[in-house]
Amino acid sequence: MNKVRGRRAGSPDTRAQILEAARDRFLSGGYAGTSMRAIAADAGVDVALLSYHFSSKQGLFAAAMELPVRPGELIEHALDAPVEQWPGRILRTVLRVWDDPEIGPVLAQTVLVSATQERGAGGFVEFLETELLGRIRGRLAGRDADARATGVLMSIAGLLMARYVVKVPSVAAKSSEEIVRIVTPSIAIHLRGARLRDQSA
Amino acid sequence: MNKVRGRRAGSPDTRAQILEAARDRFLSGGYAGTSMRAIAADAGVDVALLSYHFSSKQGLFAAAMELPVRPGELIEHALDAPVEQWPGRILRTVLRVWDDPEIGPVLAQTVLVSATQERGAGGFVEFLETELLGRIRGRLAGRDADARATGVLMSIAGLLMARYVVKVPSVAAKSSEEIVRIVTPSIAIHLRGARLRDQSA
DNA sequence: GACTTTATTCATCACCGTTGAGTCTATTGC
DNA sequence: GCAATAGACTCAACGGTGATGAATAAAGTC
Repeated sequence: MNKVRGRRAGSPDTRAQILEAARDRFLSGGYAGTSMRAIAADAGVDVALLSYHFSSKQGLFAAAMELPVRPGELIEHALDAPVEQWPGRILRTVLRVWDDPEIGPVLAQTVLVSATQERGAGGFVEFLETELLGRIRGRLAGRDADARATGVLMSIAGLLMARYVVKVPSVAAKSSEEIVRIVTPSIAIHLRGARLRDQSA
Repeated sequence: MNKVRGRRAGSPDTRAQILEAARDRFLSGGYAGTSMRAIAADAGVDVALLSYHFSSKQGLFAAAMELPVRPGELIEHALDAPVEQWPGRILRTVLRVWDDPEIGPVLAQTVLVSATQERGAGGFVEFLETELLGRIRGRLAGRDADARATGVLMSIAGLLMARYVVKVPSVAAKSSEEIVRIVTPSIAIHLRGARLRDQSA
């Protein structure tokens, strides 16, 4: 802890140090389980500085959990193929991202915080509704597009929930290829016979 | 607030009043969002009394959220039928329970708390693993029993997650019969051609 | 009716997130 | 190259949190 008041000499990136400490703490201890004072101590900084830079604990959490990927774009890319390939492509994309030790835990924590606080940081609900469900529904043609998309959404949500958030042991223990094998039919059955909407519009 | 110290005259069921106040607060404000002091105030009681009766906030939460149903038994009953009927029976059971305004919100809160604290109150993980997955797997015969059961589990988990925990609008808005129609195939496909284990053992 | 057990309050603890005031350094304008 | 300003940082304090131990009063037991 620097005992001297006022701005520090040199231009040390204190902000980055705080973010790093926050990340570690939030990932290992959860949101409620980590105190700003603990983060501040790790970063060698006064607590008040965290509020100064990020204005609140929520703000700090959001900043520390910022993702190196745009999930919406990944989904978009996975859907750039014939419907028949969607299940495999979606699943492999999702698993690759969530199994990444740099990303998966961050997403899992974000989901929890987002579900816990009614107006969640990051808005996981909005992601599911807009980025995932909306995109799938938007590409499908026909009366049953909504039902199909909803089915796909729930299949993916179940995988994520069981494997990464609640961490059911027998699901978390399986290899990603085994998961692909198991979940593929759940998704595929909703897309059977589906036709894509005309893209020329 | 009773100002006089010591045991109260008569034998008022203060414990029950506390539980009622706790239930209301926890359901409307979430776990982190409700303070023991608020509950105590609602119940017209000193905070310390909550710790006395339930030893901790977690203990109070667990006591207040105790369920009027044994989910394990319901699952058991749903599975007492030919495999072909499982999807419909499981889904209708699950939806009936979770759509009940007295039960669903309690379960949703419990899931969240259970996922947030590593050793969760009530142990939702254990429920999924033992009561649900274990029971299904136990009744199925054949090499792929484990994969089948896991597939069923994830389908149900996805439904619960999307509809009741994260509350994705387009999923939560649908009628329960519509949900049944959408999710049934996801579950059925994992059970297609499955055979039950010999029960005579 | 004395004694023990149970239910209750009060005072206090350490910790929490946030805020305002004060202090020092870096940057900008001349 | 110096003065003014803006930015980064600490300190002290606030009200709120869950928990605990001591004091007190009623209920239960013999």
